[in-house]
Amino acid sequence: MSRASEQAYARIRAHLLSGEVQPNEQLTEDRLAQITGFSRTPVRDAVRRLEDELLLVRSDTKRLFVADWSRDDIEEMFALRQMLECHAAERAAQRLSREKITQLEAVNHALKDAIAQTPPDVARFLEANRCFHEAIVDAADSPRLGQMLGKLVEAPVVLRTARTYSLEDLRQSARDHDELIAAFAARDPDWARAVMGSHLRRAFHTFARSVGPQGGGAGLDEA
Amino acid sequence: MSRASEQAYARIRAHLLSGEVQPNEQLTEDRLAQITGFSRTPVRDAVRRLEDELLLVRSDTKRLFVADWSRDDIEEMFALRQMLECHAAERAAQRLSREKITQLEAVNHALKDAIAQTPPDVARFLEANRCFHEAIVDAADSPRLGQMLGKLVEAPVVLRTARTYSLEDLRQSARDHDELIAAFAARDPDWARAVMGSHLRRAFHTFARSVGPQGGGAGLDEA
DNA sequence: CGGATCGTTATTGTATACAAAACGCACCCG
DNA sequence: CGGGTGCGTTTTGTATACAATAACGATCCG
Repeated sequence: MSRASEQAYARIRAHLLSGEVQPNEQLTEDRLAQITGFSRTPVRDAVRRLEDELLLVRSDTKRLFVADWSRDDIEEMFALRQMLECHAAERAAQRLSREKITQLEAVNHALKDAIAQTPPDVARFLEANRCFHEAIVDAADSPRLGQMLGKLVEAPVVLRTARTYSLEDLRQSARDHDELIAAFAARDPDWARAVMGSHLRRAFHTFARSVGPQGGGAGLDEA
Repeated sequence: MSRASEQAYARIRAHLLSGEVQPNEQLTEDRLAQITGFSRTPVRDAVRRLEDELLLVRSDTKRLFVADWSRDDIEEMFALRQMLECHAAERAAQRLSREKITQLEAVNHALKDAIAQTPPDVARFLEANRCFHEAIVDAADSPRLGQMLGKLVEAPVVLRTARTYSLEDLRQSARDHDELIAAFAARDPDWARAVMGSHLRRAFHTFARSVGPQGGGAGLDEA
Protein backbone atom coordinates (compact mmCIF):
# COMPACT_ATOMS: atom_id res chain seq x y z
CA MET A 1 0.00 0.00 0.00
CA SER A 2 0.98 3.51 -0.30
CA ARG A 3 2.71 5.93 1.93
CA ALA A 4 0.36 6.49 4.85
CA SER A 5 -0.90 2.95 4.91
CA GLU A 6 2.58 1.55 4.77
CA GLN A 7 3.98 3.81 7.43
CA ALA A 8 1.02 3.19 9.69
CA TYR A 9 1.69 -0.51 9.33
CA ALA A 10 5.35 -0.15 10.17
CA ARG A 11 4.70 2.04 13.17
CA ILE A 12 1.95 -0.07 14.64
CA ARG A 13 4.05 -3.16 14.15
CA ALA A 14 7.01 -1.55 15.83
CA HIS A 15 4.73 -0.47 18.63
CA LEU A 16 3.48 -4.01 19.10
CA LEU A 17 6.94 -5.53 19.09
CA SER A 18 8.42 -2.88 21.34
CA GLY A 19 6.69 -4.39 24.33
CA GLU A 20 4.82 -1.20 25.18
CA VAL A 21 1.60 -3.15 24.90
CA GLN A 22 0.54 -6.35 26.56
CA PRO A 23 -1.03 -9.43 25.01
CA ASN A 24 -4.82 -9.31 25.13
CA GLU A 25 -4.74 -5.59 25.64
CA GLN A 26 -7.48 -3.86 23.70
CA LEU A 27 -6.59 -1.34 21.05
CA THR A 28 -8.88 0.96 19.16
CA GLU A 29 -8.50 2.25 15.67
CA ASP A 30 -8.74 5.75 17.01
CA ARG A 31 -5.92 5.18 19.43
CA LEU A 32 -3.72 3.75 16.68
CA ALA A 33 -4.63 6.69 14.48
CA GLN A 34 -3.38 9.00 17.22
CA ILE A 35 -0.19 7.03 17.67
CA THR A 36 0.62 6.90 13.98
CA GLY A 37 -0.60 10.37 13.16
CA PHE A 38 -2.75 9.17 10.27
CA SER A 39 -6.50 8.95 9.97
CA ARG A 40 -8.42 5.80 10.62
CA THR A 41 -8.61 4.86 6.96
CA PRO A 42 -4.97 3.88 6.43
CA VAL A 43 -4.83 2.59 9.98
CA ARG A 44 -7.60 0.17 9.15
CA ASP A 45 -5.59 -1.08 6.19
CA ALA A 46 -2.58 -1.58 8.39
CA VAL A 47 -4.63 -3.36 11.01
CA ARG A 48 -5.94 -5.73 8.37
CA ARG A 49 -2.43 -6.76 7.50
CA LEU A 50 -1.46 -7.18 11.10
CA GLU A 51 -4.53 -9.31 11.69
CA ASP A 52 -3.50 -11.42 8.78
CA GLU A 53 -0.06 -11.82 10.31
CA LEU A 54 -1.75 -12.70 13.56
CA LEU A 55 -0.16 -9.94 15.56
CA LEU A 56 -3.62 -8.55 16.18
CA VAL A 57 -6.84 -10.43 16.67
CA ARG A 58 -10.46 -9.41 16.70
CA SER A 59 -13.05 -10.52 19.21
CA ASP A 60 -16.27 -12.03 17.91
CA THR A 61 -17.71 -8.56 17.97
CA LYS A 62 -14.93 -6.94 15.97
CA ARG A 63 -13.04 -5.39 18.79
CA LEU A 64 -9.31 -5.30 18.41
CA PHE A 65 -6.74 -6.91 20.72
CA VAL A 66 -3.05 -7.59 20.85
CA ALA A 67 -2.56 -11.25 19.99
CA ASP A 68 -1.39 -13.65 22.63
CA TRP A 69 0.74 -16.47 21.29
CA SER A 70 0.35 -19.60 23.32
CA ARG A 71 2.98 -22.25 23.30
CA ASP A 72 0.71 -24.38 21.14
CA ASP A 73 0.48 -21.55 18.64
CA ILE A 74 4.23 -21.31 18.46
CA GLU A 75 4.59 -25.04 18.03
CA GLU A 76 2.03 -25.04 15.27
CA MET A 77 3.80 -22.17 13.62
CA PHE A 78 7.14 -23.93 13.65
CA ALA A 79 5.59 -27.13 12.32
CA LEU A 80 4.04 -25.29 9.41
CA ARG A 81 7.17 -23.37 8.72
CA GLN A 82 9.18 -26.54 8.69
CA MET A 83 6.82 -28.22 6.27
CA LEU A 84 6.77 -25.28 3.88
CA GLU A 85 10.42 -24.41 4.07
CA CYS A 86 11.52 -28.01 3.54
CA HIS A 87 9.45 -27.96 0.41
CA ALA A 88 11.10 -24.71 -0.58
CA ALA A 89 14.57 -26.17 -0.02
CA GLU A 90 13.68 -29.14 -2.17
CA ARG A 91 12.54 -26.96 -5.03
CA ALA A 92 15.45 -24.60 -4.59
CA ALA A 93 17.86 -27.49 -4.98
CA GLN A 94 16.38 -28.13 -8.41
CA ARG A 95 16.48 -24.51 -9.49
CA LEU A 96 19.33 -22.60 -7.91
CA SER A 97 21.89 -21.37 -10.42
CA ARG A 98 25.62 -21.40 -9.77
CA GLU A 99 25.56 -17.65 -9.28
CA LYS A 100 22.77 -17.81 -6.73
CA ILE A 101 24.61 -20.50 -4.83
CA THR A 102 27.67 -18.28 -4.76
CA GLN A 103 25.50 -15.49 -3.36
CA LEU A 104 24.26 -17.81 -0.65
CA GLU A 105 27.85 -18.57 0.25
CA ALA A 106 28.54 -14.87 0.55
CA VAL A 107 25.54 -14.35 2.79
CA ASN A 108 26.56 -17.20 5.03
CA HIS A 109 30.05 -15.79 5.14
CA ALA A 110 28.64 -12.52 6.43
CA LEU A 111 26.68 -14.52 8.96
CA LYS A 112 29.84 -16.19 10.21
CA ASP A 113 31.53 -12.82 10.49
CA ALA A 114 28.72 -11.62 12.70
CA ILE A 115 29.22 -14.63 14.94
CA ALA A 116 32.97 -14.16 15.05
CA GLN A 117 32.63 -10.80 16.79
CA THR A 118 33.04 -10.65 20.53
CA PRO A 119 30.37 -10.43 21.59
CA PRO A 120 28.57 -11.94 18.59
CA ASP A 121 26.59 -9.38 16.62
CA VAL A 122 23.18 -10.97 16.96
CA ALA A 123 21.40 -8.31 14.93
CA ARG A 124 23.64 -8.87 11.96
CA PHE A 125 23.35 -12.60 12.42
CA LEU A 126 19.56 -12.39 12.33
CA GLU A 127 19.62 -10.20 9.26
CA ALA A 128 21.98 -12.51 7.38
CA ASN A 129 19.93 -15.48 8.48
CA ARG A 130 16.74 -13.88 7.23
CA CYS A 131 18.43 -13.07 3.97
CA PHE A 132 19.69 -16.63 3.55
CA HIS A 133 16.28 -18.18 4.07
CA GLU A 134 14.59 -15.60 1.91
CA ALA A 135 16.91 -16.39 -0.97
CA ILE A 136 15.99 -20.04 -0.76
CA VAL A 137 12.30 -19.33 -0.74
CA ASP A 138 12.74 -17.02 -3.71
CA ALA A 139 14.61 -19.72 -5.58
CA ALA A 140 11.74 -22.11 -4.95
CA ASP A 141 9.85 -19.93 -7.40
CA SER A 142 6.44 -20.42 -5.86
CA PRO A 143 4.75 -17.11 -5.13
CA ARG A 144 2.08 -18.51 -2.87
CA LEU A 145 4.59 -20.51 -0.91
CA GLY A 146 6.60 -17.35 -0.45
CA GLN A 147 3.57 -15.43 0.69
CA MET A 148 2.65 -18.05 3.27
CA LEU A 149 6.16 -18.33 4.63
CA GLY A 150 6.44 -14.58 4.81
CA LYS A 151 3.58 -14.41 7.23
CA LEU A 152 4.84 -17.32 9.30
CA VAL A 153 8.44 -16.30 9.54
CA GLU A 154 8.19 -12.59 10.12
CA ALA A 155 5.84 -12.47 13.03
CA PRO A 156 7.38 -14.59 15.74
CA VAL A 157 11.00 -14.25 14.77
CA VAL A 158 10.90 -10.61 15.63
CA LEU A 159 8.44 -11.22 18.39
CA ARG A 160 11.27 -11.41 20.84
CA THR A 161 14.21 -9.75 19.28
CA ALA A 162 16.13 -9.81 22.52
CA ARG A 163 16.19 -13.61 22.53
CA THR A 164 19.39 -15.06 23.89
CA TYR A 165 21.28 -17.39 21.61
CA SER A 166 24.18 -19.46 22.77
CA LEU A 167 27.33 -19.19 20.69
CA GLU A 168 27.05 -22.87 19.91
CA ASP A 169 23.52 -22.38 18.53
CA LEU A 170 24.79 -19.71 16.19
CA ARG A 171 27.69 -21.82 15.01
CA GLN A 172 25.48 -24.80 14.38
CA SER A 173 23.21 -22.60 12.26
CA ALA A 174 26.17 -21.58 10.14
CA ARG A 175 27.17 -25.21 9.71
CA ASP A 176 23.63 -26.12 8.68
CA HIS A 177 23.75 -23.40 6.08
CA ASP A 178 27.01 -24.74 4.78
CA GLU A 179 25.50 -28.16 4.40
CA LEU A 180 22.45 -26.70 2.69
CA ILE A 181 24.74 -25.01 0.22
CA ALA A 182 26.49 -28.32 -0.36
CA ALA A 183 23.15 -29.99 -1.02
CA PHE A 184 22.24 -27.24 -3.47
CA ALA A 185 25.55 -27.52 -5.24
CA ALA A 186 25.00 -31.27 -5.56
CA ARG A 187 21.48 -30.56 -6.83
CA ASP A 188 20.18 -33.04 -4.32
CA PRO A 189 16.60 -32.13 -3.28
CA ASP A 190 16.31 -34.89 -0.71
CA TRP A 191 19.49 -33.82 0.99
CA ALA A 192 18.42 -30.19 1.01
CA ARG A 193 15.04 -31.09 2.48
CA ALA A 194 16.59 -33.20 5.20
CA VAL A 195 19.09 -30.55 6.24
CA MET A 196 16.43 -27.87 6.29
CA GLY A 197 14.24 -30.12 8.39
CA SER A 198 16.78 -30.68 11.10
CA HIS A 199 17.89 -27.05 10.95
CA LEU A 200 14.40 -25.76 11.68
CA ARG A 201 13.51 -28.46 14.14
CA ARG A 202 16.57 -27.63 16.19
CA ALA A 203 15.66 -23.96 15.99
CA PHE A 204 12.29 -24.84 17.45
CA HIS A 205 13.81 -26.65 20.39
CA THR A 206 16.23 -23.83 21.03
CA PHE A 207 13.34 -21.44 21.01
CA ALA A 208 11.14 -23.67 23.16
CA ARG A 209 13.90 -24.17 25.71
CA SER A 210 14.42 -20.46 26.11
CA VAL A 211 10.70 -19.81 26.54
CA GLY A 212 10.34 -22.53 29.09
CA PRO A 213 8.63 -25.88 28.89
CA GLN A 214 5.16 -25.14 30.26
CA GLY A 215 2.14 -24.13 28.22
CA GLY A 216 -0.09 -21.11 28.52
CA GLY A 217 0.08 -17.65 27.03
CA ALA A 218 3.56 -16.81 25.85
CA GLY A 219 3.02 -13.19 26.73
CA LEU A 220 5.98 -11.30 28.10
CA ASP A 221 6.52 -13.33 31.23
CA GLU A 222 10.25 -13.16 30.74
CA ALA A 223 10.36 -9.38 30.69
CA MET B 1 -16.51 -8.24 8.11
CA SER B 2 -19.89 -6.84 8.49
CA ARG B 3 -22.89 -6.71 6.24
CA ALA B 4 -21.92 -4.41 3.39
CA SER B 5 -18.34 -5.56 3.28
CA GLU B 6 -19.36 -9.18 3.34
CA GLN B 7 -22.02 -8.84 0.71
CA ALA B 8 -19.75 -6.83 -1.52
CA TYR B 9 -17.22 -9.63 -1.24
CA ALA B 10 -19.77 -12.28 -2.13
CA ARG B 11 -21.13 -10.36 -5.07
CA ILE B 12 -17.79 -9.45 -6.56
CA ARG B 13 -16.64 -12.99 -6.16
CA ALA B 14 -19.74 -14.31 -7.85
CA HIS B 15 -19.23 -11.79 -10.58
CA LEU B 16 -15.67 -12.97 -11.13
CA LEU B 17 -16.60 -16.64 -11.19
CA SER B 18 -19.63 -16.13 -13.39
CA GLY B 19 -17.40 -15.63 -16.38
CA GLU B 20 -18.78 -12.18 -17.15
CA VAL B 21 -15.28 -10.84 -16.88
CA GLN B 22 -12.12 -11.94 -18.60
CA PRO B 23 -8.69 -12.61 -17.11
CA ASN B 24 -6.48 -9.55 -17.18
CA GLU B 25 -9.47 -7.30 -17.59
CA GLN B 26 -9.16 -4.11 -15.60
CA LEU B 27 -11.67 -3.34 -12.89
CA THR B 28 -12.08 -0.15 -10.95
CA GLU B 29 -13.27 0.24 -7.41
CA ASP B 30 -15.92 2.62 -8.67
CA ARG B 31 -17.23 0.09 -11.12
CA LEU B 32 -17.38 -2.58 -8.43
CA ALA B 33 -19.13 -0.12 -6.15
CA GLN B 34 -21.76 0.37 -8.83
CA ILE B 35 -22.16 -3.35 -9.37
CA THR B 36 -22.50 -4.15 -5.70
CA GLY B 37 -24.48 -1.08 -4.78
CA PHE B 38 -22.17 -0.18 -1.91
CA SER B 39 -19.71 2.66 -1.57
CA ARG B 40 -16.04 2.23 -2.29
CA THR B 41 -15.15 1.75 1.37
CA PRO B 42 -16.60 -1.74 1.83
CA VAL B 43 -15.70 -2.57 -1.76
CA ARG B 44 -12.07 -1.89 -0.95
CA ASP B 45 -12.29 -4.30 1.95
CA ALA B 46 -13.76 -6.95 -0.29
CA VAL B 47 -11.12 -6.34 -2.94
CA ARG B 48 -8.44 -6.82 -0.31
CA ARG B 49 -9.76 -10.26 0.48
CA LEU B 50 -10.05 -11.19 -3.16
CA GLU B 51 -6.49 -10.05 -3.76
CA ASP B 52 -5.42 -12.24 -0.90
CA GLU B 53 -7.24 -15.16 -2.48
CA LEU B 54 -5.53 -14.29 -5.74
CA LEU B 55 -8.72 -13.82 -7.70
CA LEU B 56 -7.71 -10.21 -8.23
CA VAL B 57 -4.25 -8.79 -8.74
CA ARG B 58 -2.86 -5.30 -8.70
CA SER B 59 -0.42 -3.89 -11.18
CA ASP B 60 2.75 -2.32 -9.85
CA THR B 61 0.87 0.97 -9.87
CA LYS B 62 -2.08 -0.30 -7.85
CA ARG B 63 -4.50 -0.77 -10.67
CA LEU B 64 -6.85 -3.68 -10.32
CA PHE B 65 -7.17 -6.64 -12.68
CA VAL B 66 -8.87 -9.98 -12.88
CA ALA B 67 -6.26 -12.62 -12.12
CA ASP B 68 -5.11 -14.97 -14.81
CA TRP B 69 -4.20 -18.41 -13.55
CA SER B 70 -1.51 -20.01 -15.63
CA ARG B 71 -1.06 -23.74 -15.71
CA ASP B 72 2.03 -23.32 -13.53
CA ASP B 73 -0.02 -21.43 -11.00
CA ILE B 74 -2.53 -24.21 -10.85
CA GLU B 75 0.14 -26.83 -10.49
CA GLU B 76 1.77 -24.88 -7.71
CA MET B 77 -1.54 -24.53 -6.03
CA PHE B 78 -2.26 -28.23 -6.10
CA ALA B 79 1.22 -29.04 -4.82
CA LEU B 80 0.77 -26.74 -1.85
CA ARG B 81 -2.68 -28.01 -1.16
CA GLN B 82 -1.43 -31.56 -1.21
CA MET B 83 1.38 -30.78 1.20
CA LEU B 84 -0.87 -28.98 3.64
CA GLU B 85 -3.82 -31.29 3.45
CA CYS B 86 -1.69 -34.40 3.91
CA HIS B 87 -0.42 -32.79 7.06
CA ALA B 88 -4.00 -32.10 8.09
CA ALA B 89 -5.00 -35.71 7.47
CA GLU B 90 -2.10 -36.91 9.57
CA ARG B 91 -3.08 -34.68 12.47
CA ALA B 92 -6.75 -35.50 12.06
CA ALA B 93 -5.98 -39.20 12.37
CA GLN B 94 -4.53 -38.49 15.80
CA ARG B 95 -7.40 -36.35 16.95
CA LEU B 96 -10.71 -37.36 15.39
CA SER B 97 -13.25 -38.65 17.89
CA ARG B 98 -15.55 -41.58 17.19
CA GLU B 99 -18.46 -39.19 16.74
CA LYS B 100 -16.61 -37.07 14.23
CA ILE B 101 -15.66 -40.13 12.26
CA THR B 102 -19.31 -41.14 12.21
CA GLN B 103 -20.16 -37.71 10.88
CA LEU B 104 -17.58 -38.11 8.14
CA GLU B 105 -19.23 -41.38 7.18
CA ALA B 106 -22.56 -39.61 6.95
CA VAL B 107 -21.10 -36.90 4.74
CA ASN B 108 -19.53 -39.43 2.44
CA HIS B 109 -22.82 -41.29 2.33
CA ALA B 110 -24.50 -38.12 1.10
CA LEU B 111 -21.73 -37.77 -1.44
CA LYS B 112 -22.40 -41.26 -2.75
CA ASP B 113 -26.10 -40.47 -2.99
CA ALA B 114 -25.30 -37.50 -5.16
CA ILE B 115 -23.27 -39.73 -7.45
CA ALA B 116 -25.99 -42.36 -7.58
CA GLN B 117 -28.40 -39.96 -9.25
CA THR B 118 -28.79 -40.11 -13.02
CA PRO B 119 -27.31 -37.88 -14.04
CA PRO B 120 -25.00 -37.47 -11.04
CA ASP B 121 -25.75 -34.37 -9.00
CA VAL B 122 -22.38 -32.66 -9.32
CA ALA B 123 -23.33 -29.66 -7.23
CA ARG B 124 -24.29 -31.86 -4.31
CA PHE B 125 -21.17 -33.90 -4.82
CA LEU B 126 -18.98 -30.82 -4.68
CA GLU B 127 -20.72 -29.55 -1.58
CA ALA B 128 -20.38 -32.88 0.23
CA ASN B 129 -16.77 -33.11 -0.89
CA ARG B 130 -16.02 -29.62 0.41
CA CYS B 131 -17.69 -30.49 3.68
CA PHE B 132 -15.68 -33.70 4.01
CA HIS B 133 -12.35 -32.01 3.51
CA GLU B 134 -13.30 -29.12 5.74
CA ALA B 135 -14.12 -31.47 8.57
CA ILE B 136 -10.68 -33.03 8.31
CA VAL B 137 -8.93 -29.69 8.34
CA ASP B 138 -11.00 -28.65 11.34
CA ALA B 139 -10.04 -31.84 13.13
CA ALA B 140 -6.37 -31.08 12.50
CA ASP B 141 -6.89 -28.28 15.00
CA SER B 142 -4.39 -25.89 13.48
CA PRO B 143 -5.94 -22.50 12.84
CA ARG B 144 -3.20 -21.24 10.57
CA LEU B 145 -3.21 -24.41 8.56
CA GLY B 146 -6.94 -24.01 8.14
CA GLN B 147 -6.56 -20.42 7.06
CA MET B 148 -3.98 -21.28 4.44
CA LEU B 149 -5.94 -24.17 3.04
CA GLY B 150 -9.07 -22.09 2.94
CA LYS B 151 -7.44 -19.68 0.55
CA LEU B 152 -5.95 -22.41 -1.59
CA VAL B 153 -8.98 -24.63 -1.85
CA GLU B 154 -11.72 -22.12 -2.39
CA ALA B 155 -10.36 -20.21 -5.33
CA PRO B 156 -9.71 -22.75 -8.03
CA VAL B 157 -12.30 -25.32 -7.06
CA VAL B 158 -15.05 -22.92 -7.86
CA LEU B 159 -13.03 -21.36 -10.63
CA ARG B 160 -14.72 -23.58 -13.11
CA THR B 161 -17.81 -24.93 -11.56
CA ALA B 162 -18.94 -26.41 -14.86
CA ARG B 163 -15.99 -28.77 -14.94
CA THR B 164 -16.88 -32.17 -16.30
CA TYR B 165 -16.19 -35.12 -14.07
CA SER B 166 -16.41 -38.67 -15.28
CA LEU B 167 -18.56 -40.97 -13.25
CA GLU B 168 -15.51 -43.06 -12.52
CA ASP B 169 -13.68 -40.01 -11.12
CA LEU B 170 -16.53 -39.37 -8.74
CA ARG B 171 -16.69 -42.97 -7.62
CA GLN B 172 -12.98 -43.12 -7.00
CA SER B 173 -13.27 -40.03 -4.82
CA ALA B 174 -15.90 -41.75 -2.74
CA ARG B 175 -13.67 -44.80 -2.38
CA ASP B 176 -10.74 -42.61 -1.32
CA HIS B 177 -12.92 -41.05 1.32
CA ASP B 178 -13.90 -44.47 2.57
CA GLU B 179 -10.30 -45.43 2.90
CA LEU B 180 -9.51 -42.16 4.68
CA ILE B 181 -12.25 -42.95 7.15
CA ALA B 182 -10.75 -46.38 7.65
CA ALA B 183 -7.35 -44.80 8.31
CA PHE B 184 -8.92 -42.43 10.82
CA ALA B 185 -10.76 -45.24 12.55
CA ALA B 186 -7.48 -47.13 12.81
CA ARG B 187 -5.84 -43.97 14.13
CA ASP B 188 -3.08 -44.44 11.59
CA PRO B 189 -1.60 -41.06 10.60
CA ASP B 190 0.74 -42.52 7.99
CA TRP B 191 -2.08 -44.30 6.27
CA ALA B 192 -4.27 -41.20 6.32
CA ARG B 193 -1.48 -39.08 4.88
CA ALA B 194 -0.80 -41.56 2.09
CA VAL B 195 -4.43 -41.86 1.07
CA MET B 196 -4.89 -38.11 1.11
CA GLY B 197 -1.78 -37.76 -1.01
CA SER B 198 -2.94 -40.04 -3.76
CA HIS B 199 -6.46 -38.65 -3.55
CA LEU B 200 -5.31 -35.11 -4.22
CA ARG B 201 -2.66 -36.04 -6.71
CA ARG B 202 -5.21 -37.87 -8.80
CA ALA B 203 -7.54 -34.88 -8.52
CA PHE B 204 -4.78 -32.77 -9.96
CA HIS B 205 -4.32 -35.03 -12.95
CA THR B 206 -8.05 -35.16 -13.57
CA PHE B 207 -8.12 -31.41 -13.47
CA ALA B 208 -5.04 -31.02 -15.63
CA ARG B 209 -6.35 -33.45 -18.22
CA SER B 210 -9.60 -31.54 -18.57
CA VAL B 211 -7.82 -28.22 -18.91
CA GLY B 212 -5.46 -29.53 -21.55
CA PRO B 213 -1.77 -30.25 -21.40
CA GLN B 214 -0.25 -27.04 -22.73
CA GLY B 215 0.87 -24.13 -20.61
CA GLY B 216 -0.10 -20.49 -20.84
CA GLY B 217 -2.89 -18.47 -19.28
CA ALA B 218 -5.68 -20.69 -18.10
CA GLY B 219 -8.18 -17.99 -18.93
CA LEU B 220 -11.47 -19.02 -20.41
CA ASP B 221 -10.15 -20.50 -23.63
CA GLU B 222 -12.58 -23.35 -23.32
CA ALA B 223 -15.62 -21.12 -23.28
C1' DC C 1 -31.48 -8.95 46.48
C1' DG C 2 -31.28 -10.80 41.54
C1' DG C 3 -31.86 -10.00 37.10
C1' DA C 4 -33.57 -7.99 33.03
C1' DT C 5 -34.14 -3.59 30.40
C1' DC C 6 -33.20 0.71 28.79
C1' DG C 7 -30.17 4.62 27.88
C1' DT C 8 -25.45 6.31 27.51
C1' DT C 9 -20.94 5.93 25.80
C1' DA C 10 -17.28 3.69 23.26
C1' DT C 11 -16.00 1.49 18.96
C1' DT C 12 -16.42 -0.12 14.55
C1' DG C 13 -18.65 0.29 9.81
C1' DT C 14 -20.05 3.16 5.76
C1' DA C 15 -20.55 7.13 2.78
C1' DT C 16 -18.76 11.07 0.75
C1' DA C 17 -15.56 14.67 -0.52
C1' DC C 18 -11.17 15.77 -1.60
C1' DA C 19 -6.01 14.90 -2.56
C1' DA C 20 -2.41 12.42 -4.94
C1' DA C 21 -0.92 9.60 -8.38
C1' DA C 22 -1.03 7.30 -12.82
C1' DC C 23 -2.59 6.85 -17.52
C1' DG C 24 -3.41 8.41 -22.23
C1' DC C 25 -3.29 11.54 -25.67
C1' DA C 26 -2.13 15.47 -28.13
C1' DC C 27 1.40 18.36 -29.03
C1' DC C 28 5.92 19.88 -29.69
C1' DC C 29 10.72 19.47 -30.67
C1' DG C 30 14.71 17.11 -32.57
C1' DC D 1 8.98 10.39 -38.39
C1' DG D 2 10.21 9.21 -33.42
C1' DG D 3 10.24 10.19 -28.92
C1' DG D 4 9.58 12.81 -24.96
C1' DT D 5 6.74 16.44 -22.36
C1' DG D 6 2.65 18.60 -20.47
C1' DC D 7 -2.15 18.58 -19.46
C1' DG D 8 -6.82 16.68 -18.85
C1' DT D 9 -8.96 12.51 -17.27
C1' DT D 10 -9.22 8.37 -14.72
C1' DT D 11 -8.24 5.77 -10.69
C1' DT D 12 -6.57 5.06 -6.26
C1' DG D 13 -5.46 6.93 -1.50
C1' DT D 14 -6.79 9.69 2.64
C1' DA D 15 -9.57 12.44 5.76
C1' DT D 16 -13.75 13.38 7.90
C1' DA D 17 -18.54 13.07 9.18
C1' DC D 18 -22.13 10.19 10.20
C1' DA D 19 -24.62 5.63 11.05
C1' DA D 20 -24.88 1.20 13.25
C1' DT D 21 -23.65 -1.79 16.71
C1' DA D 22 -21.63 -3.44 20.99
C1' DA D 23 -20.20 -2.73 25.89
C1' DC D 24 -21.25 -0.69 30.22
C1' DG D 25 -23.84 0.87 33.93
C1' DA D 26 -27.93 2.57 36.18
C1' DT D 27 -32.50 1.87 37.06
C1' DC D 28 -36.62 -0.51 37.74
C1' DC D 29 -39.37 -4.53 38.62
C1' DG D 30 -40.11 -9.21 40.55
